[in-house]
Amino acid sequence: MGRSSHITLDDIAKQLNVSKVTVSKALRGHPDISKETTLLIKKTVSEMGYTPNYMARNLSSQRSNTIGVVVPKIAHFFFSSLIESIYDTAFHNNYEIILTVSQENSEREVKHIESLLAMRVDGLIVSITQQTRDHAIFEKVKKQGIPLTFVDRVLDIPGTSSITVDDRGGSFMAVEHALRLGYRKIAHLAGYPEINIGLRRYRGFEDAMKMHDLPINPDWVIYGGFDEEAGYRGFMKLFNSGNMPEFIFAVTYPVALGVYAAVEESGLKIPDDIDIMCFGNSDVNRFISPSLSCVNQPTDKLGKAAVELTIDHIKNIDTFEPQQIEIPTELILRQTCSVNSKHAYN
Amino acid sequence: MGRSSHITLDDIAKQLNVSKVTVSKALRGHPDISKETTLLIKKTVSEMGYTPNYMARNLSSQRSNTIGVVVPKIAHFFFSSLIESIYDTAFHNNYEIILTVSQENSEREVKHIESLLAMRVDGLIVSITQQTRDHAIFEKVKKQGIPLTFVDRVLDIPGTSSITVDDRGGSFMAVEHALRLGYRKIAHLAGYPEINIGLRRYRGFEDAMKMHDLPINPDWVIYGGFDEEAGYRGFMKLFNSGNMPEFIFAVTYPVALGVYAAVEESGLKIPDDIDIMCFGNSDVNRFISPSLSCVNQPTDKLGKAAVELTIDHIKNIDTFEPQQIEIPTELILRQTCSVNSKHAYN
DNA sequence: GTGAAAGCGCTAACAG
DNA sequence: CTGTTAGCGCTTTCAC
Repeated sequence: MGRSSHITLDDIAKQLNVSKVTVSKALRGHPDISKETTLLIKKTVSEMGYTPNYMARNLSSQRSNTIGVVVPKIAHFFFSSLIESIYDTAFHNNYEIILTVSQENSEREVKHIESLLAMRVDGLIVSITQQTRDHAIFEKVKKQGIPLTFVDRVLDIPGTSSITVDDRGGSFMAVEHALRLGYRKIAHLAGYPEINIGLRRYRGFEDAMKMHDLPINPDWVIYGGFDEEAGYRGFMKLFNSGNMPEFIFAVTYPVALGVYAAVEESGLKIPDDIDIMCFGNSDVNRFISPSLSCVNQPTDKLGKAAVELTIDHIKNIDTFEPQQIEIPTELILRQTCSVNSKHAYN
Repeated sequence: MGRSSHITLDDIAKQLNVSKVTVSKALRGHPDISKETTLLIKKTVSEMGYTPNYMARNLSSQRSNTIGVVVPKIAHFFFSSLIESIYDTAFHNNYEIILTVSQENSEREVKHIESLLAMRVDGLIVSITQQTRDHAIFEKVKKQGIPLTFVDRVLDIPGTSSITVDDRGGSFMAVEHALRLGYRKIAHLAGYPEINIGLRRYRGFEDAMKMHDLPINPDWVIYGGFDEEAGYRGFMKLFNSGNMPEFIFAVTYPVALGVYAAVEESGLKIPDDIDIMCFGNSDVNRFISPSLSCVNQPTDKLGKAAVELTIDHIKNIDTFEPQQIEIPTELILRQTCSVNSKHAYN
């Protein structure tokens, strides 16, 4: 197979007439070894171009200094920012990240988690797919004693931690804002109710409506997914129903983008004919026209919390108490759903 | 440390009164083992919740079935799509991916590659940072005999493969199109010339200008980076110079988005006052207003080619001939730079 | 301060 | 078809 015979600890030990233990210790800065020896060893190591073998190291030490991550998607602003934050935090804590992508496919999710377990990651950070229903794999993770932290799309499993944004509160703020502007006919493109973010964002919508004593029109709560397609179809359904709302609260920004496309096709205008706001910021919300107001999720905090919590769990495996952390959201107001909208304060 | 004592091959071998070799072989579908035994073993394995230890497996077999990937960024449409494609292709070829993110920082890039080498990946796919100048680490990779494939942002290193899009041809097409519409005063926000995509896209721009016997105004070729910030500052520089072009060719879509923001601030209008087109599609190009025409890079083909080429190299380590593959681009025409633009055919 | 011995969990060669 | 014997390259006791 043309195996490239790597340089090993032994090679450099022989070169220096010391034992490989000495080299190993020196490389890890073990206090056993004298300064001069350590220096000499490090010099030789870099001269000979030695690269330690993590496989061997991990096998021997029974730990990997690695956190496995499973996300449903990455070509999506929320997830790519989240992942960037995860990598960043891990990097600063000297942990490696092994990222896998389930592509919203729960079978693939299971396979990836098995791989990660097989790689003997020290901990796991998971954001589940839209179709994940079966908990079995997560029970397996728990049984193997691997710290597990869910992010954003979470499952309620005892012994695991979770980091979520305050979906319900964020939704509430958004719909509240629309109501204060004077809108009464509010529709919600709601994703899927089985997914926790779908349910929780719906609840926030519901809270706001209740607080204003407004009934919820079931025809105006439309499920169908979290992507552009869902937004497009959702709006078309509203449009064709002959009973249009004044305002749409979209469960994600891709759903909102889908609505933009559909509205354009329908010949209507945002925000005059139909106003909109969504949950989730992205790099483009400010560049689309009209610029899109939204509920912002601080992905940097999410990622940081997820990694730090997982590391905490790893390092204090016997005493760690799982935590459910909720990160607050904030409203970002732009051209849609603003005081300049047609219905404002009427 | 509260180590979770995992179940090993031996455990299940003892349970079944066979040797661990038998179990190992059965699990890998080795033809040595009879069907019944294999079935029995697999049953026991899943009953006992055994997860093979890849560390041990890889150490022993001297291969990892893993490809290391280094990208400069992921919260960017081009890279996140590329990565998705890489994961997808690897998945279908039964390879694992270990992704690392250099954050456009070349020191971090080096560290990540060292980690990947230490993990004994079978091959490496790299898209370099904007500041990568030093080749040393890549020479090290070569020296260790690890197949190396560059994607998009490439380095010319003998013995390595590269997958790029036809930057020059794509740029040429874009600028050509603008010229055909009647534009003559063409500016180019050009990224950095040291980065190959910067240089190549500039060349395409140059080709088109030359073909139409138009001189290139050096004041209208502005370097400064590949992000929104660069686009914003680039446009402001043009705007404040008092000598505005009619058309801007932006080296990336974030640069174009930066221009959109700056144009809005300046009080001008796209495409009437200034028209624009960019290299690189994204999920938002069609949703911004006016929708943004661009040169599309087929990220799915890029990722697929990169992975397949790398695997090919891994499997035929002695005979493999490095390849430089160039993937063609296509023009996507939307509202900017269209026949409806002010200058069209005048 | 340094090193010898043992073993992490698995696979590869070879015997039976 | 099944098992025995040797490692893979490193870290971990525990002597010296």
